[in-house]
Amino acid sequence: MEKETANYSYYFNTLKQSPIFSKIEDDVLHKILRMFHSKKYLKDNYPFTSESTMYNIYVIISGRVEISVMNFDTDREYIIDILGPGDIYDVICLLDKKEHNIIATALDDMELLAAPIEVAREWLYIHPDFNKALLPYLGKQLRHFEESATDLVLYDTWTRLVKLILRNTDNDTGKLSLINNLSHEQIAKMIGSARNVVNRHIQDLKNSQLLSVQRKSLEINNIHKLIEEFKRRNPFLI
Amino acid sequence: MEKETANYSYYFNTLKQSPIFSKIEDDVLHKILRMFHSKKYLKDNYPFTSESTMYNIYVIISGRVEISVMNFDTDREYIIDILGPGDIYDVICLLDKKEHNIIATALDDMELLAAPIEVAREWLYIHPDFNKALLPYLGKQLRHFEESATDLVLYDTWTRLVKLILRNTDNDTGKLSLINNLSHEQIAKMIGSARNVVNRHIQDLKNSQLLSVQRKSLEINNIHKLIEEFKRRNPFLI
DNA sequence: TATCAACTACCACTTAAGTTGCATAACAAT
DNA sequence: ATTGTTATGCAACTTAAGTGGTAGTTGATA
Repeated sequence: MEKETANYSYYFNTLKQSPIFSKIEDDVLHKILRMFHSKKYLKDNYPFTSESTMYNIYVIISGRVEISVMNFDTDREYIIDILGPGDIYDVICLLDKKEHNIIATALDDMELLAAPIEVAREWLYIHPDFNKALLPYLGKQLRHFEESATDLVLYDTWTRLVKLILRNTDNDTGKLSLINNLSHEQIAKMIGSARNVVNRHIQDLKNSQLLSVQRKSLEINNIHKLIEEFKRRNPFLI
Repeated sequence: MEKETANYSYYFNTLKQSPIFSKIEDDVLHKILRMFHSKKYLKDNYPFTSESTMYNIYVIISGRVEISVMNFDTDREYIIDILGPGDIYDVICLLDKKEHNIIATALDDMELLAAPIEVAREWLYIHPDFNKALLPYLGKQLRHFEESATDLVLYDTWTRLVKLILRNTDNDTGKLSLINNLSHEQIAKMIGSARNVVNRHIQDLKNSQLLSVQRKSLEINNIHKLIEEFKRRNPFLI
């Protein structure tokens, strides 16, 4: 991307807000940004695929992407992650050269940056800043997937649902962040459950006045009471 | 560790076999190895803990460790990984400084090397070889945990069990490698199921002459027939 | 070689959670 | 406004898989 491009400074500033790029020196970040070009996708489109992530790395500027995997025998789907502004994809393909079987769907209209993955692999060695910034992100991803697997084995659907809600509640605003504007079906696919089960639990939470429910949106009424109920069900879980 | 230590060259050669350390130049590897000291643990002991992995990094020389997480409300346990010679622990704690709640149990008598984790963090920057070698290992870990979570959501217990068996069958010898000498209970905890369920499936596989079963050991009779049965149950899964 | 603990096989039983179906409600598009 | 589409609520039903118990085996160890 040329520095003269209309949105260049917009992209630059967005990256400066991102946890991955924020700590990179400006001159290095300029070098990195110059290798990207921008793309736009409308909601419900597929901004990248199992194939494209073999050859390109993407940085999300605005909007969210749902990353999911399918079992085509049972039509079951599992949403493994929802990425938002500042996130990189696919970090796994950056580290090795195998295919990664996923389906990426835009949850909103979105804008992203793409660069050849081979170029990004070089950054790891020629820009120590980039390398240094990426490592904690890898740690975060590792913890995320380990926790997902752990939760599926150790906790029931109610607990997984409430964990999801609590984890995505913005401490400042009290609103749900990344998982807002999702249907019960999508929420079910995130916690490895079924639409109906999620609906049952949400009704229960509504009836106990812990949640306010509107179409495609949840709001916690009283976070302390919700946590209390959570602890009542899982006393040993901190 | 001093170069003159009795087992120094044994450790050095073991590291040279490991996927992580094998591609590191000898002189760098010597520098790294000098920061380690060796420890021995008997089967069923705890070679490291949630606390100790905050301050030390470990490399396994011989024997296996089972890494698990507990739900103390239900007494359910999930074995998230089994590590063997050449593996590093804890890679997550190397990348960030949060605690990692796990229980590590020696499955065999074992020998390992320990070094201060802060020192290992420096290697990432002062030894590009180490950094370069670690990245694919992180990719492997990421894929491992993502696959674990995915399998739990998308596939039933039979499929998860057979995937575990197939994944751990040595292509050369046809024998099970890391998961050998485990009880049904441990196998159940690895696939997020119950001892009884695993037993049922193993009996079925034995009765269809796909497996030979002995106390704490499984052997595949005919891998082609097993894969055939696997495909019959999961036609779309490659 | 006797004792004990751990592992395995095989029951019968329970249940959380998945499945199906449909009616109503909300929203989106024209 | 009308129509079509998607989301939600709710109830009846099914089932995979978990629970609990017991008896028999095996292997370790005293």
